[in-house]
Amino acid sequence: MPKITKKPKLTEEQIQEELDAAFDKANKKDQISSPRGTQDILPHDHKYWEYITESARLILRGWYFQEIQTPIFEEKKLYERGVGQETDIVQKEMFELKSRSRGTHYVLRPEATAGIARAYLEHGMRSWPRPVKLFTVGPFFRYERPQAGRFRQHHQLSLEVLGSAAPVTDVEVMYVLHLLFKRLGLEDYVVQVNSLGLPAERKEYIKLLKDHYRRNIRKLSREDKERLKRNPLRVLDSKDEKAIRVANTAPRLIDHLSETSKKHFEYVTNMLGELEVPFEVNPRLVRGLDYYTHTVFEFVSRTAGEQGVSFTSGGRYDGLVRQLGGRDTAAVGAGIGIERVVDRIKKEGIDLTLTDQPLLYVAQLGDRAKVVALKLMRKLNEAGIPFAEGVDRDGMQPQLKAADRLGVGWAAIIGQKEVLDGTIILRNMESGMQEVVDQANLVEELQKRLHLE
RNA sequence: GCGGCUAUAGCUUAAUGGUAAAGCAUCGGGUUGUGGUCCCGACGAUAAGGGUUCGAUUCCCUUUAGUCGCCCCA
Repeated sequence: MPKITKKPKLTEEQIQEELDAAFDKANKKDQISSPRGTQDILPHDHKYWEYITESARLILRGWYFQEIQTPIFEEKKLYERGVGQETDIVQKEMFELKSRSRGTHYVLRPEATAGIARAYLEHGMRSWPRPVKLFTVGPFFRYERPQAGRFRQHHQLSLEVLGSAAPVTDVEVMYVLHLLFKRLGLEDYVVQVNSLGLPAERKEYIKLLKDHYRRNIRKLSREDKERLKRNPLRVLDSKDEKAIRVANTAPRLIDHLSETSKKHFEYVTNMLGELEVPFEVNPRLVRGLDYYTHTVFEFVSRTAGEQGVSFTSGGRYDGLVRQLGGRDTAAVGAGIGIERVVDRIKKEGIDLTLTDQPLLYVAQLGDRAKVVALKLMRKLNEAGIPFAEGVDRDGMQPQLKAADRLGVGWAAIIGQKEVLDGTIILRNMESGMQEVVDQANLVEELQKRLHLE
């Protein structure tokens, strides 16, 4: 607070100033910012989003994936059943919404698969031509402290194929993703694959795994010992250096699968090879949830300094639909982390900053000219010519300055005289040459010049 | 939920226990309807709260936020 009393004889103006300052300060004190772990996607970045989602739509529609939208909140029960009530995810990492009458009841969706599986059941999609291939784009939420690549609100493009148990479907999903990333211009990545087999096989394997770790128990950190009890598979991808060494000598899940599961996995890896998808088997790639079966995969970066950073992950989840109360339904899915792909695109040096460049600046002088200018802008827009404009300004100089800063090639100038003549001045911003053309011919004249350029 | 680091204008940075500086960006002007260079001007900040001190943006504490990591990872 300003100390008004200290200074004698303030003029009213001064008092007003002091009050304004105090007001500003109070306002600043509780300045509103975006909620923790969320971010505004500014136009500059949004170009990358459009690039990704539009390319994806093009490819996915071509492969007859159909776009679907499910609500961004669902009944909490859906995830309790789908993900597992006792998991950390459900226990402490979801955004809960209080319903007025019944207390907490809804949650913001933490992932896409459960919602889509729910919709699959609710709308009887099992009677659609099989397999049912769907995709969705949108925000997902997790309640945790933000860190690199992990936000409270993030965005995914998620695809799911329901109703096919064939291993070739696993391959198809990875292949389409690979084609998409290639189309985006990404090169520096590899697909890591592994098989989790069937739950029963996994259970047997986990016994072996526990034995192995118990034999090496001294080498494990306290956290990993704890993990060994609660979530033994996850010890395999512990980041602790000693744990990694123990993991390297651990029995491999793929060596302890049934014959049919092994065949499934071999089929997948063979076919990935035939299709020239860059992949490697990572026996330490695991999932924390029970509904996964057979194939799991992640697209990870190979760029120096970011090796192993995953930007897309997926797998087969033959167990989920059943868990949600439906019949056994084989399914494969994957989620593309859009923020992470944007990051990859930038890191691989793909520059999109020049799209949306306006070709023309519309400058005007006077109210009559503003009307003419607005009508001309409508025509330009209909002709698909992107423009920038300064209808809100009055001087010529500021408008041309703006045109220059925007880097447009041409300016269209309309003043009093042109309004009376029905003409318009076309100025080439580089050479400074000007020509007078009829307003009626503006679009044609521009198209001529823009194409000649 | 836990821990490390950080916090000065829209952005990038400077400085000081004693009036907070600059570049970029934005807006305006440099005689009446014409940009780029140049010149002038305007706007604009010590995250919040408390403590130590004659005096704190600077030192200390708390909170908040950011960031990186742990747990977890859908």
